[in-house]
Amino acid sequence: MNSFKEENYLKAIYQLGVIDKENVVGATDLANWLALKPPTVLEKLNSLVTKGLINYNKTDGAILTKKGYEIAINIVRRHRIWETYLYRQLNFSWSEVHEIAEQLEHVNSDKLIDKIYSILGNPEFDPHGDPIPNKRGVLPKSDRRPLSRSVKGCKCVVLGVSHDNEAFLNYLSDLKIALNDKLTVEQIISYDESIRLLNQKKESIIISAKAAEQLLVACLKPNCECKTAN
Amino acid sequence: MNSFKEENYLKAIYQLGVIDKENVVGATDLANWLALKPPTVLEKLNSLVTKGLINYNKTDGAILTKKGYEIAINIVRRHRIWETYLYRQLNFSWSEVHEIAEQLEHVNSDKLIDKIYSILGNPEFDPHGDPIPNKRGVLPKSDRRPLSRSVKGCKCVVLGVSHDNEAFLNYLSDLKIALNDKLTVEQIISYDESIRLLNQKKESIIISAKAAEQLLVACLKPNCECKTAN
DNA sequence: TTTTATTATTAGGATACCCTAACAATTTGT
DNA sequence: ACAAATTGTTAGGGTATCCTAATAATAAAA
Repeated sequence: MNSFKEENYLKAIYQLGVIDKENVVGATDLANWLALKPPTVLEKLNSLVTKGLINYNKTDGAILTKKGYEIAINIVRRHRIWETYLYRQLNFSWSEVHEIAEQLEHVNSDKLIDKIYSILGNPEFDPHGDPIPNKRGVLPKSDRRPLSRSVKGCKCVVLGVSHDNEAFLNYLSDLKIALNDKLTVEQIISYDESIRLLNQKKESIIISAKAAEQLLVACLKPNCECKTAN
Repeated sequence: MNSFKEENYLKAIYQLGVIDKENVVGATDLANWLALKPPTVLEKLNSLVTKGLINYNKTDGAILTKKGYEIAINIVRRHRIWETYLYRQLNFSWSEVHEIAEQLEHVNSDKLIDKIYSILGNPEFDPHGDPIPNKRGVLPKSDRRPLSRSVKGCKCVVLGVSHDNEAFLNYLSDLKIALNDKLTVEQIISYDESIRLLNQKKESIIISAKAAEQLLVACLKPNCECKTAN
């Protein structure tokens, strides 16, 4: 909890690095992201360099070292696990979970995180569909993603569910959705974010937004728009 | 989460005030309690005075104002609710809960606390038998206490349970313990902290440590040692 | 290519927290 | 009552964060 600030810097560097894959993470970007001024950020960046948590220079910007990455990915992990816990176990809405998780992610207890992660059934994605790194900091394979992150027209294959849950598996079998089924997204109903699908027998299936978050798929078309849309 | 330090000072002033009812809460006491040096504490005390959260002078020491008390009791409330949640819902042991609750108590979300408090069934005491202030900061009536806080020989009357829980009520009826029963503590079994009681019919009852925490009683003897022992 | 706009960086200052050293004020014990 | 021990306070520093203002370095645009 003392490393609050430091953790937030490392997380920000990680996040900006992911968003801006080609671009460098500069001091000004970070300052805007963290609602601080460039000199403040620069000062901290220098101290992070001294601690061996990042490398920094004008041309490449800030890049996490192995040590810095491990801290950053762990904060991301905690954040996404708490978001999932708040959403699924404590009935918070999507819009509420982020702010509370911003605080909870800094609570330093591996045992606590392990416990709630296990209660949730070791999910691979949080309620927003973002991947949850495992304990070793490894993200679930990236072309595997929740169905909820689809665009209209996408043809995809069912690869699994985001976490263990018998009720959900029963729901799927009621909808006649099984592993390796190939589905086409016919319509995304904006009212409640539910999705209308077509299965291989050309049958129409409507799946709820909640279920779509838990159902993991992969696009079948090589250049599917889903990849660029998310 | 920014008021981390401030919250800890106010909590400490509250706690030392409770422990040392007749004595003043001096700068040195606080420094020892918080593992800081007196000048550091004094500096902060002055700032708390400026903010109107405490009154302070050499002879009376630090005394919380209404505003300061409200913050302090709220932190105590959060701490005890989290301890209870960690113990009961996440299966942490007594010895583990305190340290984690020290961090969680500073997470600022009334909705989160309300939620877990309600999931727990609005308990009046935490796993250590400490009273949980209600939302308005009022502590449960103090002569009502968990049976677990008894000394050998104590004669007491059953007043209720610390929180709603059907399984527990069934357990009590199995043991033939009912509201307003008068019980005598015959023995506290040090091995597992379970308690051997005698009811009015001179029947011997053994109650587990866990149940003893949830069963609320009041001493019948005016000068019962329970009061001074806790 | 030169002017303009955008970063990066340095200088200097403010506040929050913590500390040691030195001294003042109070108790305490005898 | 008076020396000894225990607080309370002031003075003076140190580090971490954060800021504004000014300057250097770069990139973008005309």
